[in-house]
Amino acid sequence: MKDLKIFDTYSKSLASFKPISAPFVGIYVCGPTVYGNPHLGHARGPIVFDVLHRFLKFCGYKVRFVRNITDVGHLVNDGDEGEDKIAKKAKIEQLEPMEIAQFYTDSYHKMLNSLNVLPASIEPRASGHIIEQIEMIETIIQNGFAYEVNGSVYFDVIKFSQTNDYGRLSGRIVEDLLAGAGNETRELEGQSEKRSPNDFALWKKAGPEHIMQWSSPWGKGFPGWHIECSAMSKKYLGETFDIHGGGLDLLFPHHESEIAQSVACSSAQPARYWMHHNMITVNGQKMAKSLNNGIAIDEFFSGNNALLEQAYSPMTLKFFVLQAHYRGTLDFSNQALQASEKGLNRLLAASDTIKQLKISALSTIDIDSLETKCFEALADDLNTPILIAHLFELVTLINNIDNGTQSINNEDYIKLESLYNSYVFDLLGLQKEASQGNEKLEGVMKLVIELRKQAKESKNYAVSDAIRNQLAEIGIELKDGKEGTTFTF
RNA sequence: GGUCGGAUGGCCGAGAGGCUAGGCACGGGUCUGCAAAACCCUCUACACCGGUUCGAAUCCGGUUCCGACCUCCA
Repeated sequence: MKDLKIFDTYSKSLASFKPISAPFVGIYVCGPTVYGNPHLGHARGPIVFDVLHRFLKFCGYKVRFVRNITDVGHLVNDGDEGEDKIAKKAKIEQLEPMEIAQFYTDSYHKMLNSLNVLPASIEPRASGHIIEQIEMIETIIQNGFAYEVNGSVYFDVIKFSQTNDYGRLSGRIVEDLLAGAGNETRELEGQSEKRSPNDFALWKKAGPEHIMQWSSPWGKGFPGWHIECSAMSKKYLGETFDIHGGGLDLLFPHHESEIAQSVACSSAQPARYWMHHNMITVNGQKMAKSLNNGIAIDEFFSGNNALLEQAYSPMTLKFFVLQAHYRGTLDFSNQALQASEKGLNRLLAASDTIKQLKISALSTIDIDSLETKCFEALADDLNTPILIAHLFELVTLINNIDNGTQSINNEDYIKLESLYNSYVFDLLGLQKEASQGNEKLEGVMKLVIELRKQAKESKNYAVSDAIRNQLAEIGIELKDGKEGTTFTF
């Protein structure tokens, strides 16, 4: 078996994955800020890194997968004195901040469940790690890379960059950042307190209007934008761990700052490999809360959004995401979603066909080379679209065996079934949608189908067609197949 | 303004110096009382202009257009 290659954003190159201490692998992925309903864009990271998670397990690694929940700390950017995002929403809705965080954490989990994403090994909350964050800030101050002003603590970017290459991850040059060329769009709050405009907050002093605040050596306040990930990844994965993942939009300043904080604290690079997935776009533009073009996940399931022509199932969304490589942008459209829906149905229908295949004395197929191609597709920087292309070759093969164009022997049959199940269900994490019916309805439909069959057999097509048409009117479609009639909603 | 990335057939999307994915739609067929469904087969595209090369969608230069980051963001 060949090794896994992943594109490392830090070195900007394809790198062979070598764990720090095999068979253990530590992964940290930036999770959501729980102050809004998850939209399609929020689904991409979990889906992509879930395939990574599953693939590493498939390769025999023991994976600790950490995905945080940010329930504190990010600043609202509308000029009103840097109020905590969650606290801001709480005021509007007159709810406890933690109530909001809990509500949206739950809805995030619902999304993950519906998408059949494996649970994280640890899902730490920022609010539960204030002490760790404070300790880390203190160490950074002791090491001389941060300073306190009026109850706030800032990271000293200039000092840090004298001995470290701040900006390496995101391809930025400190001098350019300091020059701030052309970027005079907005005065950041607290700018006057900073020694340099690029210094970022590790700890912010809280005014009385801040609902979420904690005691610290510098007074009442709340943690800065980036420190939680540094503190929690260090706590659960160590000073240096294997893979850090997140969205491309977090590259700067979030991940750049994480590196700076970790290095300033421990003199160690936090992650060996950095992976960033690209954005989902709508009409070519990033789907983002601030652009108000996000389509909420539950709107996809209900079809209740002006941009949607119909409802789409969770697996359709997942398959849609997996049909594009994670490092490219993926443009949303109804046509594309509908294509994914039909393709997925064909892919999944093959699992039933496999069960009814006839075993022959000899095989006309080469299952081993297909297996190799599937593995190599994933090993090549998680190339799920190539994997899916190979799986569709497998589907055609299965169907051709079924219709007698090709044949398979017992040994190959076992391999084929295992190949299909491993890649479709275990690695991509697809699943068949639960049937919408219930036992009583199934019984009624069985009866109706039997009556129609009798009508057809006595050539009473007026009756059989009436049954079919009237069922169609209430949204139940009958399909006459070789093995009898089935129905779908 | 700075930095980075992208333009692929009707649509979505891989790939990548010669072997030219895959899905969906279209078309042809099998099946069927009819229809639908299902299944099979088919469909040769890489923004524009130059250059390098025996050969470029793929490399180089230029042009046009689009996007991302630089500010919270998956």
